[in-house]
Amino acid sequence: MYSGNPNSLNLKSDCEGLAGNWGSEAMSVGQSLVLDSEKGLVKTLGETGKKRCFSEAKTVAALKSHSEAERRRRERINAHLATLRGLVPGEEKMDKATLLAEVINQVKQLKKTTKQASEDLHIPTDSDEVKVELLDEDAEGGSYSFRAYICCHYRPDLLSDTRLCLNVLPVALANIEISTLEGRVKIMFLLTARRDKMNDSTEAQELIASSIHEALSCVVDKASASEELSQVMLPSKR
Amino acid sequence: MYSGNPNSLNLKSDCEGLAGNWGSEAMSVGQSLVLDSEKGLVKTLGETGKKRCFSEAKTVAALKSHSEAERRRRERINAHLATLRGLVPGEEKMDKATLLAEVINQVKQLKKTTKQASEDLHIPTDSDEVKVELLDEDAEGGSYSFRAYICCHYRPDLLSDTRLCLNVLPVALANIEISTLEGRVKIMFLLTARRDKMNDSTEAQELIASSIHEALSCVVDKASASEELSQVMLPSKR
DNA sequence: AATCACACGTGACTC
DNA sequence: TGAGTCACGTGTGAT
Repeated sequence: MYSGNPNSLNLKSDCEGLAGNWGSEAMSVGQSLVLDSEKGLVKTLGETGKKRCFSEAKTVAALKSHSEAERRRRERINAHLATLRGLVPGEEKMDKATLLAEVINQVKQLKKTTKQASEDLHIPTDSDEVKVELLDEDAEGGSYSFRAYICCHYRPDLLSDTRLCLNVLPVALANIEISTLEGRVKIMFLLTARRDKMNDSTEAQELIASSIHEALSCVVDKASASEELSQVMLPSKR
Repeated sequence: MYSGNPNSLNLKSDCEGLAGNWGSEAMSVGQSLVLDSEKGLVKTLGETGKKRCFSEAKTVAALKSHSEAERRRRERINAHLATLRGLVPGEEKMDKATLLAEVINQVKQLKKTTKQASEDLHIPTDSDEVKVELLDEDAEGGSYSFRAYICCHYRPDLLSDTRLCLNVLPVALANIEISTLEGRVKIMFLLTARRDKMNDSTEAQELIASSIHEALSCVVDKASASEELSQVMLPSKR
């Protein structure tokens, strides 16, 4: 806890009012500022010590309200900082700068995650889509992964057609997610490929990605009007 | 741009060193601090003006390095603040406090969204689950929604059983999402109910929610070893 | 002893 | 002009 005395003021108590800009080269006369530790104000005026300082009280009041305003501002900022401390995973004790850096990472990570999740499975769109991307997030182990999805009208042999096409590629199906809405279907595939000396290059990975894209496009382009699944799961209005 | 003179120093140039804590009630002698506007230092010592100030240069250097360190700290913090300004949606010009408040909202919102999305469809878990919740987010129109999901082993008649159960309830199936992994399946339902004088009460909504839960639990509890879908989509290792 | 991090009061600037 | 924001230098406790 800070132990300073918040009621002590550093006062500019000369009679020049607020016009004096000490600290800059404009002040050439022997002005001096006196800091009073207690209740009385000690004045050391440069030359005219006898002049009536009528605006002294005004200056004191202005300075006081100023410092109080600044104090409130700091309190507001620190309150927000404290709230952020509670929102980031780390410990309670954290540098202000480190905390902000942590918040930045958190926001970036969350944004990436939500963006990913929103296109992950969402509802199917009205237009046919095929997308394939290399997942770089877990570039550790002996394999790498692709995330792909297609969006098209549902037809009964869509799934088996898709499997057929993917079987000819050197990838394994790790996970699949299906979402349907009003006769349309969106299927997300998580595909993994073993990393070895033959394919551990950017070119090889991009080749596989484009192969996946081509295979899936092939499936999507085979249009069909069948809506068997949607008939089962999404009957007409009751 | 700040136009103050960064080279002006407020120096405590009496020979008491750094021990004096002016501003607190501990200082009772007539000490005073003098601010020098230019290069020379003006000393107004309380009582011993003749004492040699041998450590003056040291003090100046220490103070200088101190202020420089503080300056670096401020720059670090402000750099992070600037980064955050680029991450929040609002305009570039923003109060420091307002910016932090905005960041807090952003983080909270993103956290809620990702939490929702992660339990939305994710991969199926190893244990059977049934969950139903009332969606309060869009409490506007003439209807309200439930989000429900089940997680269990897949069996061929799981979907039709589920539809059968839900059909007896006064809800419409707005969307369904299915994800499968290794023979297990997770199905998410978005269910809507018309809002009318009969059910526009918390009790009625909770009654519907518990009815949905019971119906889905009934389906999940009907265990089966069949894995037809996973045989189609997730063959054994190639 | 030297460094770090924080809170404070203050001058400049803006509305 | 008065209220608010910012950067700065400084006092102070902790490490």
